Parts: sequence; structure tokens; C-alpha cells
Amino acid sequence: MTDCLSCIVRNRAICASLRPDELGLLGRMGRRQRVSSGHTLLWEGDDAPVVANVLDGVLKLVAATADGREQIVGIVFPSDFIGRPFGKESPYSVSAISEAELCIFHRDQFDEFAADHPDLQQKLLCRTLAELDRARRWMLLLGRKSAPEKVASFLLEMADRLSPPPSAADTARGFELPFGRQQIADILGLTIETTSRQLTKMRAVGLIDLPSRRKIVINDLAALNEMAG
Amino acid sequence: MTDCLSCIVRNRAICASLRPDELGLLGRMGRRQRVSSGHTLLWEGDDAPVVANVLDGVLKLVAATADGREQIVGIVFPSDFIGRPFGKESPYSVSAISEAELCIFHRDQFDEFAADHPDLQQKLLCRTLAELDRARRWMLLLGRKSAPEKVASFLLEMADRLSPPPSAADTARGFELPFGRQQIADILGLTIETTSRQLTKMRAVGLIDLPSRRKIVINDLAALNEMAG
DNA sequence: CGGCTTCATTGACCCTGATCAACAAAGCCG
DNA sequence: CGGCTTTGTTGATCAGGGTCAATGAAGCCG
Repeated sequence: MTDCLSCIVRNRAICASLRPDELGLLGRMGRRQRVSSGHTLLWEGDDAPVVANVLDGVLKLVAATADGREQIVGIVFPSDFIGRPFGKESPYSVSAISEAELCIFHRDQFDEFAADHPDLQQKLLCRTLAELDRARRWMLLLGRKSAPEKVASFLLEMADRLSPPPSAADTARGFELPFGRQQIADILGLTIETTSRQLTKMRAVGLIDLPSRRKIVINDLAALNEMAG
Repeated sequence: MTDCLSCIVRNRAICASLRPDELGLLGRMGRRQRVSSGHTLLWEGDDAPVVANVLDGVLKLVAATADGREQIVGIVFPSDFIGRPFGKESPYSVSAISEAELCIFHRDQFDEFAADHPDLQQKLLCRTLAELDRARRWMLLLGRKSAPEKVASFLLEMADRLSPPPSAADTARGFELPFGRQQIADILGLTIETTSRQLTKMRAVGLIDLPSRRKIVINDLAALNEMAG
């Protein structure tokens, strides 16, 4: 059922390390699943019985306090890997923030398969190391940057992560965020009001344009870099 | 020269996955090195030519803004692994905050060895996943918690991470932090003054005792948990 | 022991960003 | 098209925590 050879993330996901025959084996373990926007796939604290590759769409990893404050601790794009291999419950919940399509595996089955396929495991290790680096750079932002610096850093990171797909044309000529204002706030550790105010202020001084709710056009990349600290 | 079989972290470091003969091979690649308190081993942004196991002592991972604000993004204890396998520069600097002893490898040599030893790589993967989980929980603290919550969370985490070694006696009966006040502030994304004030306040209400600069005694674990949010 | 340096505490004040509240603009659907 | 809901913007006010500054307590070493 799952045809890995024609998979849209075939060469970018961790599966890229596998030979066709291995791929067939893994493919039979996997199952495609659509997830609709807003739906939560894994709950914080619950046992996480599945892992998955993201084929399409965007998901968020969210940690929350007992009284409901939320912090987005990770953003997951197509070809990225979701879940917690090798035991343990998920320390954060995973929710789709757009229509998404996943390639899901039972965790135990996946763990077993991974143990027999060092190349796959190495790909996973490299990804996890990169993700850890990203998380740590984000800790600097959360702990030490001011609101303007946070928003500027966010726009730069998004320009970087969202540019490759939407045509190679003019990278600087705008991109569409997969987030609403509240989600940007949850990524930056701010309130929705401060986020909105900072964006408005940046538009007022001509740094950026906001042609629609989720569209961003960067006019002055250098100044934005400066502003990001 | 390096006798892995009698190594103090033999059963806790990633080397625990290796057979004696493999261990001998790795051991000949490694080199013991003392690092004195305050010394920086790797610099943020520089190419990181080494990886290492920590045998003894405590080190910090620090990310900094251009203008010198610092955020501690990781704390490294004995048996933990340091460095960035598989290419790339280090995105943070690594400094000893106490006298430390390391078991150092050239990164390229280590990468090569790891590629041939899946079990080692799996151990490394598990460690990295755990570290990522920890980093993400810390992001919630940095982005969403108040100063009192931050300090309470910090004390609980430290009570947890520092208890096993220093005698199993009374876990609640105090432990010695390897940090000064400024470092606690850099971990929590606060200033040294706020950190100090929060600790003083907690002592005032009897939650904790502060018998000496770096010693902490927790009197009311439940209340502290409550306070941590 | 005594002076010096480093580290921690405490106080006064201020500013950034949170909170509360009203309003405006988009999207949605009958 | 028009009402309703959701999402975003803007304003007024407030407070948590930062900043600046002074004092106090520990460690260090001659």
C-alpha cells in the first residue's frame, strides 16, 4: 500500500539511507495517515506508541504548564521525523497546524527495525543532533533576547526554513507563514499583543511588509539581522 | 595509556556498549585531559575538532549574543558526552565550571569508529534524544515561567540530578550546587539580583535553607513542586 | 591576622512587556 | 450579501523583573 519509492520525501527523510529492498520492508510496516489542522497526534505525558515521518504539512511540538501556558518547543516540516524512539512517553504534545500527511510506524516495530539498520540510525542521530542545536540556539532567544530581537530572529529563521520550497525566485520577496499570531507568540515566549505590536512597528519603519495576515515580505534583510542581535 | 576497563564512568558512558576488545581500540584513540575550572574547551562558532567523555567535574554549554549576554544551554556531568559528532562547528562554547577530567577524541577518528559500531551509535542516539527532551522542557521554563517558578524548578532539577552521587542518605537533606549565583541566573534567563532575591525569599518562608553559598537544603519538597508550576 | 578581591545580598527606581479591554478586519456559511 | 465567529490590532494601565548602586560576607594570599 505504501509506495516508498515514489514518496515525496524519499530523498530527504531518514529513509534516504535505505536500499530499495530495505525500503520495501519498512514500507510494509508504515501506514499513511492524514491529520487535519488542529488535531493533536500525541499528548504530553502520555505514552507515545507511534513515530512518523512527515510527508506534507506542518506540525508543532508544545509543552505546557499545569495552568495552561503554552510554549512551542519545536516545529516539524515535511521530511522531518516525529516521535520518541526508544521508549519513554512524549514530553510534549504534537499537533498539526495545517492539513498534514504522515507516514506512521508502531514505535516498537520501528525501534527493532532501526536497531538492525545502522545507516538509518545514523541519519536519525544526525537529525537529532541538528534538532538539539536548533533547540539550544532557541534557548538563547527565549532566555536573553528582547521582544524586538525575538521577532526579528523569528522572521529570519522562517525566511530561511521556508524559502527552499516556494519557488527559488526571490527569496526576499516574501513568504507565507504557517502560523497565526498566537502561535508566533507561543514560539517566542511572548503574548499575542506584543508580537502584533512588534510586527506593526517593523512595518511602520519599512523593515517589512505585511500584505496579508500570514504573508511576510522582508525589505531590509541587513537591518533585520542587525535587529536580531 | 588510557585504561578503559578501570574507567570510573565505564558503565555509565556511551562506552558501556563496547566489548573489551573494541574498548581497547577506542581507548588507544582517546587521551585523558585535565581541564581547570573556568577554562573554555570549545568556542561558539569555531570548528570543533574534538569530542569527549566527561570523567569527572562539571561543564557548561553557553550560547551568547553579539553584545555579550549569555545563556547556559546545557550542563554536562560525569559520564556525559561533549562535542558535535558528524561535522559542523559547535553552536555553543563549552567551559569547565569546576576542575574536570575528560577523555578526548579527535572528532574525525571518533566519527569513523562510531560508524563501525552501531551499538555505540545507538547509545549516543539515546543520549541525544534524552538531551533534546531536557532542552525542550527547559524551553518551557525560559519562555513561560515566572522568576519564582524558574528558581523552584531549578532547585528541583538539581536535587534530582545531583542526588545519586553524594551518598544515598538523605536526598532531601541538602546538596551542593556546582554553580555560583551568576551561573544559576544564566541557566534560568534571569539576572543575578533576581535569582538572589528569590532564593532569599524562599529561605524567609522556610521553604529552603542556605547553609553556605553553594549549599541548598530543601525543607518542603511538596511546596517547591507546587511553586514550580 | 589583615587587606584585597570576588561573590552575594539588599535597596531604590524604571522600563519592558503582560494584562485588561475595546475595536477592527478577515474568514465562514447560510 | 449579511450576520457571526475567529483572528488581529490598538490603547491604557500595571507589575515583574531589569538596572544601577551601595553594602556585606566569603575566600585568598602575603
